[in-house]
Amino acid sequence: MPKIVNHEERKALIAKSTWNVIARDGLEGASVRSIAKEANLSLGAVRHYFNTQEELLEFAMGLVEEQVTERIMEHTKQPQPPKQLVLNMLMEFIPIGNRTIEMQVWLEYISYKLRKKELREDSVHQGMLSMMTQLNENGLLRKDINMEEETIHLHALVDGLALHILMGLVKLDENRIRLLIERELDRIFT
Amino acid sequence: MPKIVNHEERKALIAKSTWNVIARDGLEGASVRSIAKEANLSLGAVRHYFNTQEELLEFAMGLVEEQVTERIMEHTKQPQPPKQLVLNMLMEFIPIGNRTIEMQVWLEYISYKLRKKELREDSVHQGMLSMMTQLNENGLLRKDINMEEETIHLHALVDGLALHILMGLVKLDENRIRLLIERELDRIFT
DNA sequence: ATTATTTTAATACAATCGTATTAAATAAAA
DNA sequence: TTTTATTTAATACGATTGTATTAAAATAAT
Repeated sequence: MPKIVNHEERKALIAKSTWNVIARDGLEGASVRSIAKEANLSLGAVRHYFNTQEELLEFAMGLVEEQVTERIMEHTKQPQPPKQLVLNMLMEFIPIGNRTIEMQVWLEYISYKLRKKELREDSVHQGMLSMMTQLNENGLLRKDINMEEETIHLHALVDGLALHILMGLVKLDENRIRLLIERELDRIFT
Repeated sequence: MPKIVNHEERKALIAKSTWNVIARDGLEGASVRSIAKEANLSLGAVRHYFNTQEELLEFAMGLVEEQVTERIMEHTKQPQPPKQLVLNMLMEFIPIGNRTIEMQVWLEYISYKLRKKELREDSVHQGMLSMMTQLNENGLLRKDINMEEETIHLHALVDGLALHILMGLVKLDENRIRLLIERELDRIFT
């Protein structure tokens, strides 16, 4: 008999307001009050959905990983040559347009989990490993390469590129970045 | 006629205490009070050397870049084959041992400057560019490579590796990391 | 229309924050 | 020893913080 409010949607809305606050004022500026203001909600309203600030921040930051993963998986629904598929998936890491805020929050997330010492696993890296394994099992990769090394190499390159683009060091347009990564894929694909 | 206290040394000591606080509690935990406590100084003492919290934080975070640059330049004093020199310099980016804290602070620094929109230049990347140019002028690089692309590629790889090592995703020991980067250098050296 | 339950709003509280002020302590120079 | 500039310590102020409490408002089911 309550006022009908979709719980999950509302939580996501608050989370995305949290992203904006974090991107603007950092984690130290992400007070419950400032987040409520950004979301156009009262302090009590926000607290109704999240019992503590920590719970809110972890939900908001965790949602980034979830959203990125989901977006990457979308590509598998569209039939395309394996190399193009991989390339399209990897391009999802590159912060362009809206995704800039996403990566800013992700950076804060890394720092946050690092000092909480809760950073031993990473679903994205796991996904990268299983993707490479699958490519290998399908005979799409060269036989003379060290799988572990190449996975590390590829992931490092993509994340490093993403970081430098975010920092504004690299001014290449989307297409040249694509070529840069494709060249790396050519090194390991048959 | 004052009590003799080396101003620069004292500021550096406070800065390094700031690093510890940032690595432990993040930028949001880096209050003037907590920094003073970490440095075994009074609140007033810290404020004597830094007029505002912002000034202190920027000094502390900026010192990281300074220190890394200095350490990298040390290698040029020791005569060694060009490729080995470059490799040794690049390895200074990899967070091993004490350098973990350094990179944690650097990450916060990136986020900080990013939201202050003061991140258009980076002395490290500039150094990378000039290093590559110099190698090329000495005829040590292959003629058929795109200099700009290779510089971006190499820097992204090293920083990506550094980030993933910090995150605990990559468990390779120092030697294997060295080999990974060396292999990349072999691709562009004559 | 009444009831039941969720959501919002208002207010309060103790703790901590950055900053400012002022006096005390310190130690080199006179 | 006295003088003097530097450094430290103590304290205070207003603002903001996370959290808690409580009552009001809103609305779907009865």
